[in-house]
Amino acid sequence: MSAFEFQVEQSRGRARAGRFVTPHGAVDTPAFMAVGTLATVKALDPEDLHAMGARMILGNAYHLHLRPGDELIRALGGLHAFMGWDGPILTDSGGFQVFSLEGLRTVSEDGVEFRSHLDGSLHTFTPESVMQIEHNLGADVIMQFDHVIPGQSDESAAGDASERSLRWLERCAAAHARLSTDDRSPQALFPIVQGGIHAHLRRDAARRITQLGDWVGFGIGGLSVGESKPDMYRILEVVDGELPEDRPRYLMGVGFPEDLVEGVLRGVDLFDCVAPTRMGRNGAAFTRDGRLNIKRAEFRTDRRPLDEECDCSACRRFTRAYVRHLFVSDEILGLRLLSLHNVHFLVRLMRDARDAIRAGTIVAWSRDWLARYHTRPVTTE
RNA sequence: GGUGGGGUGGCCGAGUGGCUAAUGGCAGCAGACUGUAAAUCUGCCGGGUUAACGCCCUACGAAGGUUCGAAUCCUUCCCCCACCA
Repeated sequence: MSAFEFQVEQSRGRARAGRFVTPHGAVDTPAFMAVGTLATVKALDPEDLHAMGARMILGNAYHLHLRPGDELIRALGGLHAFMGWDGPILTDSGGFQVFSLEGLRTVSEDGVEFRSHLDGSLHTFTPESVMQIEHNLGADVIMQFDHVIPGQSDESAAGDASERSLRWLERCAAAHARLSTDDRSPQALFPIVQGGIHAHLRRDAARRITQLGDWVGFGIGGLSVGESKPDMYRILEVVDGELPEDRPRYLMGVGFPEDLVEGVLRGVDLFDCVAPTRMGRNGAAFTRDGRLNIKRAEFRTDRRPLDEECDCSACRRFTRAYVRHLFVSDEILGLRLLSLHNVHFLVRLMRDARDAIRAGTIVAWSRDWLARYHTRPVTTE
């Protein structure tokens, strides 16, 4: 019997409601995973996450390797014990940092040399070393080391990065197999489909990855990195058609509420994004009608909660006027409340989508949802 | 009473003849953020008018003066601070 299972319980069109079982518990899908890069979902306590129904969260191999060190985390019992989170964890490999820390790194066939953003020291990441790091961290799902490039990259660059990611996948798989012989909690290695906004590259990558092994699940990477939304949605449809239907698909780094809904409609089961926490720290709150900048003067006397339809602990207790005051006064509770609310918003959004899939109303539900949600900041007037 | 220092846009604070509607910072007003180098970054920020360029008005304690031209130089006055009587 495998430590990992995925069951599609119901599907409507491409949208699926499922259940992903990991050694640290099950995740009902579609689901949003909060990002906890440095072994913490910024401003939130694991108890907050549990209370709002978040089931799976992320960590990051690059960041945790640099600080505090994956060896230390391993010595302290692994990432779950270290950060006090007993639910499923997924670690990203550092592939995204190849993109986000462009300028601090050089890519070669062997791997990537990073100039540490902390102290300038040199660190070499290879598929093998990344597997060792992720093994030390001990997450349930570990992502392959991949090569992420900007979304608008041309076919040649996207093809090169995709090919390199494929070669690195084989090395990751071999290293993972070598490392998985001890009696520790099993880990599932997810491959990542790359290929930019070029349909045939994506199709080719998905097919070759699928032939390369019997994967527990699949990452879809290289999206939400500067390409247009239509391109992103189009590529999702291409990839959806190529991946086995009985495995979870994880759309990496996405996203905004509207992108989650669009992703669900295109067969995505798992999402993650820094948006709810980062935007929360920067004063933006998701609401059913769209994004709201709580620092705006118009909310100075607003007695309503952030979102009148939200049942999160921030919305149950505090007014916009109060949260605005916290932000204007640089009080840390403000960051915390908006982070809490935003993560809750996405977790619940996926729960609602799941219910709609099971009820067979996902098409109408998503149409109504998208029609009401504004992608521009909302104001009262 | 004497000596010295100082009064700059909502606040703090640069600027000592033209490039100054006036550096910075704060406050204020808006915007951005998608596998987190982010509690970060960007724009606006005297008034009027303009879609914008621009144009007009007001402005560096007050009044007068020198000068083609003054926040910057001179005179007088007002106020603040320090020290001495």
